[in-house]
Amino acid sequence: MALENPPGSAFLLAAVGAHAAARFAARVSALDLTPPQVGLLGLIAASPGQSQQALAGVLGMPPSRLVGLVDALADRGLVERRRNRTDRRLYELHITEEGTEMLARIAKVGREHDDALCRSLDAAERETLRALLSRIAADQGLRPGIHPGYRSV
Amino acid sequence: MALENPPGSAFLLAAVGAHAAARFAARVSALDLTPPQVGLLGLIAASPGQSQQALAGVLGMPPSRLVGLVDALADRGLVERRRNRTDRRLYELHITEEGTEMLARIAKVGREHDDALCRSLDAAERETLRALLSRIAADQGLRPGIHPGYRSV
DNA sequence: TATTGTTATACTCTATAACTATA
DNA sequence: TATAGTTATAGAGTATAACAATA
Repeated sequence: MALENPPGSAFLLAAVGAHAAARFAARVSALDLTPPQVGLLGLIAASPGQSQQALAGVLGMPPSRLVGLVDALADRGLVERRRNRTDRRLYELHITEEGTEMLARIAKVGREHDDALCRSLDAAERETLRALLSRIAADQGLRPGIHPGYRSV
Repeated sequence: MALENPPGSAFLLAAVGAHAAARFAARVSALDLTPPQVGLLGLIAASPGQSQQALAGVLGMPPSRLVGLVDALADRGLVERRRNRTDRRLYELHITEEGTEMLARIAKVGREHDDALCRSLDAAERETLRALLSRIAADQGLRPGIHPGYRSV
């Protein structure tokens, strides 16, 4: 650090991004959730019925890692594993009613997090920031709503 | 992920920031360095003669973790441990000539990284992004040039 | 007794690869 | 034999606490 004067956007992005991630992790830990669990829950809600292999592919993580995440969510009744009738090797993952309620709580936490992080910007500036970041994300091949930190493949 | 439509700035920040960090790590690994080592090297160059305890304090990491980082840099001749004359418990850390050369290479890699990441933005947009991020960083108590990801204290 | 630096230990997270059950 | 899911194992990274040298 203290490598440049002024620092390039990339270092600032990494620093502020890490700070944002840490603060979000602290907030969702109050719901007894980790950020990867939150991401997975949202993904299952957005596209229900997918197999674990399919989800692992989308998230770019090994299927073996997904098992533990699904276990944690299923143990708490937030998601459900349903055996596929025609191919009993597959599970279909679905969000439960409790999972949907939890997602609403998460959304609220997310908005509070967003407000706290961006409190020094007015509405127009936040929109400008969002637009610039979206442009970079699209250009860099990041898929909307998918956190690249879970990607190992 | 896929929790909101459109996503708030905070999620985008975390996602783009993680991507930026991963890409930077890949670039400096070509110099056989890790991002924490790079950060420490820059810090030693910026304020030479500090003790390991002092540096650990600035970075917010336990002194025991700093030992390994300094070892790695010292083994490669990039920094030097000099015993303090009057208090032989302390080391004074200094960057070497080779360390300074390495820092120049790192700066070049950093500029390339910055350009690659922000290639979808024009000069004015990059400056806007930098300004908005700097504002957030200052408001959130992030110290310039210090990556909060190394902080555990 | 207090402090600097170091080492030892343990814990968390994750990937790789072996295993099972179904197909 | 191939695939979905699971478990076992091992490795990286890191914090905590014990330790040696110096004050």
